[in-house]
Amino acid sequence: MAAESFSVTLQDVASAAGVSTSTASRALNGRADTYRISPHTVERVQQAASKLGFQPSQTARSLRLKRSGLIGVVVPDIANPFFSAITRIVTLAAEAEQYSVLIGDSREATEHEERHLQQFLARQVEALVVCPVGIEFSHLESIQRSGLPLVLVDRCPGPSSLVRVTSDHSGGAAQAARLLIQQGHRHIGVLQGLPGTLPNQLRLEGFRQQLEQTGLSLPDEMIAGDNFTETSGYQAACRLLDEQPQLTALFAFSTPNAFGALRAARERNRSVPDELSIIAFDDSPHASFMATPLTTIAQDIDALGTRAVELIMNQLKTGKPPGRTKHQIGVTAIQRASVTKAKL
Amino acid sequence: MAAESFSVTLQDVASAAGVSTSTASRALNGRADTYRISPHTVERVQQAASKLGFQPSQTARSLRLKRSGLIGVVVPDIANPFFSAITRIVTLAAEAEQYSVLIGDSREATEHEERHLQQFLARQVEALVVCPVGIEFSHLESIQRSGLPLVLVDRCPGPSSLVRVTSDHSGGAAQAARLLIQQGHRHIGVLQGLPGTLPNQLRLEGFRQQLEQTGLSLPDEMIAGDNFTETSGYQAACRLLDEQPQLTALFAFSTPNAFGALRAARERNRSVPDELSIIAFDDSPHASFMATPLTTIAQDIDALGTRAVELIMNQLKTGKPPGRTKHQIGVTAIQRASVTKAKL
DNA sequence: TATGGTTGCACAATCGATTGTGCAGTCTCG
DNA sequence: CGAGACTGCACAATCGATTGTGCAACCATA
Repeated sequence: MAAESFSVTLQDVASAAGVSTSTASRALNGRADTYRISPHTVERVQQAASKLGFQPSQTARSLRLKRSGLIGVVVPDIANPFFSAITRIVTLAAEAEQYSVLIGDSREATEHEERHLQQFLARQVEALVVCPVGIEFSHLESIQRSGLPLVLVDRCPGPSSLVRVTSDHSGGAAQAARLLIQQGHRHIGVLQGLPGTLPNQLRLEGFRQQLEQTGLSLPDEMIAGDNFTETSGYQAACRLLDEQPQLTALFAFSTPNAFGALRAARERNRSVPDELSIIAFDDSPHASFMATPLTTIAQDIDALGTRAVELIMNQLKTGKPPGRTKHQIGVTAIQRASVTKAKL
Repeated sequence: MAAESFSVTLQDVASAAGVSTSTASRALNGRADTYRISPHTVERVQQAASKLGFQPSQTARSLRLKRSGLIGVVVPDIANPFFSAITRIVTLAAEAEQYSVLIGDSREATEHEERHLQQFLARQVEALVVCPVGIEFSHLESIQRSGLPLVLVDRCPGPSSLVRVTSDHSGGAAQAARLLIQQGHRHIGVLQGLPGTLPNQLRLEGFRQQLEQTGLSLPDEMIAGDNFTETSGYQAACRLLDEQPQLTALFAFSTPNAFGALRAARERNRSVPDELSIIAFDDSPHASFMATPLTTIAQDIDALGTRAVELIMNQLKTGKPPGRTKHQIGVTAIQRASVTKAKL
């Protein structure tokens, strides 16, 4: 029958139990033995506490203990299923360890990302999980140098001392290339995402290398698109379809990009996959219910999130940064219907 | 050139500037005028602060000011697009007003919901936005009574003094009924969500009433399902399709439910919509790319989130609870391909 | 009975920032 | 020249919890 837990202080509990705040504190924190508080007193204090509905002020505890019990999470867009899945994994793990989670949405802008991180630092977060916007990393490096546990997920720099978890973008792109080549495709267009980012670059390189190993090439005019959205995918696909008549397949760097391509193809009466094969990086739970179920290169979001959580929790427990900084998670090709043999 | 912002205290700044902490505090908080700090001193303090990279401890400020600058958000599942969309709207608005956001995932369990709320209260949050699990509300009522700004979204109790924002579930279900009836359907099954919750109940009632107004009825054996998941939708659809041969249409209470139904139908070679019409409550961005684009009753997530934010921010600014407690947002039917004329 | 060891708890400092009040020094004016 | 007003800042209390240390009261032992 907790009364208002609002503004019931340790002092109130102590008075109610007829003891000092120090005794009350120790009684409630299981320090009775080490500080020789009698069982009888402990009992009285606990009763008083529960009668008054005492909730210790985390604010005061944080100040005194220098432990905020807070973990910060910053992502470019919470509403994006990829990031909300990562967020969820981190959140559930944090809760299991009695941490609370601060969330920040950077709206794909490094500037906001930095602002959130500053805020979180001022709030004394004990660890940070960041899905960076992916252009600039210096602010993250200075945070890691300060000793605060920090793990990056997804769009990370290549060589770096930053602790980071990413999918095998290059390998995944190579898989996509092999899949298309096996089906006889020779003229393949790429619907890329945000050009400056590493995942984009790695996918591009992995794809190109695989093509070149097979004696094919990826000319610049076969690459279009400027970010991971449906709109970008649509516009890029329009350009490619209109300007490259010999094109028989598209590799979209995100499922939204692929949706855009689907729309563009539909408008042009190019049937998928009969006249145009499409493969997409990233999977979507809906991919299998689509008109032509998408063949995809799926990131293992669960593994990404779980690894990030492990790295963070380990640092939190041992106080030491992990030995390895770069953690790569494999991707898997999911063959559905959007890729078939090229018509010659 | 900020040095480690870690553990640079006001004290350090004050010493560096050769003043007391009180003066430093006032200089940095724009209280120079009211407390007669000379411009020269203010200048020195500010320089010292920026040279040291001073970041005031939010923890200490919170304790002293009794203003945590924190808003708590609790949802049943962050990875669910509906909730992540709401979360995003709230988060962006909070950031705009200089608040930070604590997020909690209740995993569809009132017990966890309560635990998070307790945690958040202990952290002195200044406001709460909760998408409740929807079975129990007493803990929420006691929070509202304590005067803390609280807004519920989605699964709310019917009559209640709780401030809440919900879609017009009953009206939406009635729309669904009219749509199906217009197409000649007479034997319609319902794939319901979590039975105890109000949205579920309201949809059921709205649907039933509309049927009855048309002289039809909704017998219990035409209702199946026990929550909003794909699995529940699948199993419920299996039962209905197997046991009710005269069935020509299904009303799914969620898009995952509808996906389950689609799977069940495919397994049974019942083509959608030719042999089975399906309409779903809730829309999905992917609905239009599906094999048979889903006809849906779409909630206006944006409006729900925005209204919630308005209500919270208003309470935060005026200190007064809103005049109206029940806020209802309209829904819109989106006709695509999954509903057609019933074959008699 | 004096000494020393326990037992059981209270006092007060502390975390870092904010704020009411007090106190020198300077200025003003009759 | 002295009283009062002003200027410019420091002192110390405060928010609520934790913790090192001190100190009575009690017990046992010689």
